[in-house]
Amino acid sequence: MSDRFRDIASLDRLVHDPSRLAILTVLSACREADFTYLLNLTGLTKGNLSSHITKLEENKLLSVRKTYKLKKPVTFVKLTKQGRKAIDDHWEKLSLLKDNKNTLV
Amino acid sequence: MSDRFRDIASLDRLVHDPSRLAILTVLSACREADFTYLLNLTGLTKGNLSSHITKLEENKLLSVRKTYKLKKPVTFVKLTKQGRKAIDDHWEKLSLLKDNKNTLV
DNA sequence: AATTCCTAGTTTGCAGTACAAACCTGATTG
DNA sequence: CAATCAGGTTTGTACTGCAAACTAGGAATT
Repeated sequence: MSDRFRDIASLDRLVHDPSRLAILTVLSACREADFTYLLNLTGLTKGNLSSHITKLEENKLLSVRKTYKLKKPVTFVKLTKQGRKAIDDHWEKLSLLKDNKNTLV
Repeated sequence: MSDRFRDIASLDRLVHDPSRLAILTVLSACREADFTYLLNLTGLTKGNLSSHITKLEENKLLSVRKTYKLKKPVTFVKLTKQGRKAIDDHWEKLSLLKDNKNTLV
């Protein structure tokens, strides 16, 4: 028997959480993104986006680069190698779990 | 433009949470399941399983029937119609989101 | 018949988290 | 120079997920 349901129950909440899944998924489709862009695409509030970015950075799934553009602060964010693997693997895992979800035991 | 990233960010945590996703997915593959069976398949602790079941019941995604078998208490759990729709729709949504995840904007 | 153990759960306490509101900082505008 | 705006960060709170402790009844043990 496979442990498919245990696999579901043990999905990593750091990646699986809806807000962070959205952020990581945006980033997986582009080289890097700035704060405002992420804000628009994900629909999160600034506060939430900020804290999720911080959390993902602390866990080394993404890196942050702060700079200025036209005298305004801009925060660029991109996946680390580890982060790219995490999000790719996560979607892959979800896909496999979906395919098998109806097979009991 | 589609709101695919917003759709990810707004996934319902009641269903999306790993523990509950596992419980609901087991139940979607069988008519009903008892507590011990769910315990084995999901690998959750009794306390967590109990509180997740309570929460899902409060939200009408599943129904609980308590009875006795050989003088021992047995708790049977099954999806409500609403619960079945919720878990089916959730996996379907994840599947669609996965397919489109690389398409930006 | 008292004590311990097992099964089948529920309740409790705590630590962590997600969220929005409030706040901050520097540039721009009236 | 006061107000506003852009681009974020910090704070406060309410929730929640988890494991440990507890409950209840039957079975086995002494």
